[in-house]
Amino acid sequence: MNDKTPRVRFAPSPTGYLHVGGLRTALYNYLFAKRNGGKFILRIEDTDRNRFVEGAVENLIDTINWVGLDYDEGPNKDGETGPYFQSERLSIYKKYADQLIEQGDAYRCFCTTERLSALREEQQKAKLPQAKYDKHCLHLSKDEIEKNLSEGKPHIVRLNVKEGENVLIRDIVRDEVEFTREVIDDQVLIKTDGFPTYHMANVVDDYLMGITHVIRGEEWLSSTPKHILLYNALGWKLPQFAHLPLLLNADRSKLSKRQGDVAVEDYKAKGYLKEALLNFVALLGWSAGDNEEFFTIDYMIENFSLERVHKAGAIFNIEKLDWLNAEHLRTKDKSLILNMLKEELKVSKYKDLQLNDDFLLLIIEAMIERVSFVREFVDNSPYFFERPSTYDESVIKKRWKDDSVELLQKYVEKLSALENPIKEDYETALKQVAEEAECGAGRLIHPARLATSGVGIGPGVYDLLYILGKEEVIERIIEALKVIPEIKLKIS
RNA sequence: GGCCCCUUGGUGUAAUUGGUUAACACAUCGCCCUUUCAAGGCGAAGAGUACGGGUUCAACUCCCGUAGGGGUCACCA
Repeated sequence: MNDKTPRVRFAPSPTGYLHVGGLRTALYNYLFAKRNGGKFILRIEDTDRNRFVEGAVENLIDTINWVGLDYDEGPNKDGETGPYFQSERLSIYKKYADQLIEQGDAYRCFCTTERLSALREEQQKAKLPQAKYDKHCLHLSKDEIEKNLSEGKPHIVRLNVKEGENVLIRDIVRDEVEFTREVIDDQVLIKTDGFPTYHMANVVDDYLMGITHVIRGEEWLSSTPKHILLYNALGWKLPQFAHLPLLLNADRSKLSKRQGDVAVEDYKAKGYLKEALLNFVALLGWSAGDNEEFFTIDYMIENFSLERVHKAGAIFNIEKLDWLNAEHLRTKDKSLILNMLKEELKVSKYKDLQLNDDFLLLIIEAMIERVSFVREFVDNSPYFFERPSTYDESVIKKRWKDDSVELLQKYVEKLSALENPIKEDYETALKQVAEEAECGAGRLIHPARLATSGVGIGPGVYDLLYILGKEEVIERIIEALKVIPEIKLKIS
């Protein structure tokens, strides 16, 4: 382990899905590692067996793979510092806990949860500024401890916070933050079941894995003093800390499930590109300082620095994400979009249609500049894949005139005479009809769109007609001519 | 409540280690364009930097206070 090589880690606990806030933490760690030629490690913090969720780890790893944050060491990628599941490192934590007890920096505590909650209640009633463990078990005699142990009394191990000078956190994002020792509780290090708490496992693993920079969410800032005390007690050099601002709901509370989607997989399912998600989440708390907001992953790697990370929390505002998605979509290769479109179609009601690539490519060509999601190709433009079953009444009201039937009939005649029309032919023919009728092209364009698509919005009409093809266009118009006039009559 | 963090338009970010008419983007609104539009172009409105005091020739940038918001106070991470 070279001192010069930064080593960072993303250490999620497998709760069932990857939170977008976690995604950002992972991304910043990843960017920092890549920018500085370091290693990015994934460690699974599964020390709470009560919260075990079936399939959570797999899901987490799948999601990280999907967004493409390749880790150098972690599950399925052995480095020299594994295992990377904390549940597999129990003996390691025990060893250091024993050492701490030996040194007097930790002690066994046999207090029952009943006594603990009673104590807390008491302290609350007494209006003590803060509830803290009363160090009752620190003063147990050697004999008492031996007796308890031989009786097999369940116990935990606590950190022994002694009096002393203030604990100073040097943080890359927040500079210096100081805590007095009175404020630090005798934190539980090892639980009754022998599993370590976050604080213990985190410090031990970060040290053993050679972590040089601890980059994590701000919610950890107030427990960092405990971690520093642990490093000191074990005689270990402190890593650099960087506490990231939180992601917030629109009301500025911590981003939560209740107010929208927080799982990365939700955004994936909605059709967001990973590039857009990463870009968006990166922007929530960081910028390169050059007013640029469209980021590729390479741009981010090249420009990332923890010094430019913001201090204040950022509201997770979907509108900007949608815009970014559209922007990223447009930089995608057409063949990539074709594949995405095919995937979307597979899970749509059009899955049984035999659609060839050339046809889909034409649709992509016509739509790519005006949508934010590939999904919109399917969801918002069914007319590419099926004949209209209804016609938008508000469009009929506004665009269907007395001469629409006649004009469309003439247009059909003109089209029938054409052989293998190209896009321009649809336009020329339409303009000819308009000219002969001495009216504007719009008089024909709107009814033509309505008749062939059923709606009033979509790609350029000529694109639409060309994509549908001559036979289909004629049949759709003839069908529409039978239906629309009746509707018009009914609604006027 | 204790401790800690934060505070630039509605939102996300800028603002040469004090000197700008406080910039950009999203969203909003308007106009233009293709007689569609969700795209594009142009433009408008929107903050005087939470508030109040200092320091300074000069403060969004430094200091103090106040307010508001947030985080944390578990045998959860």
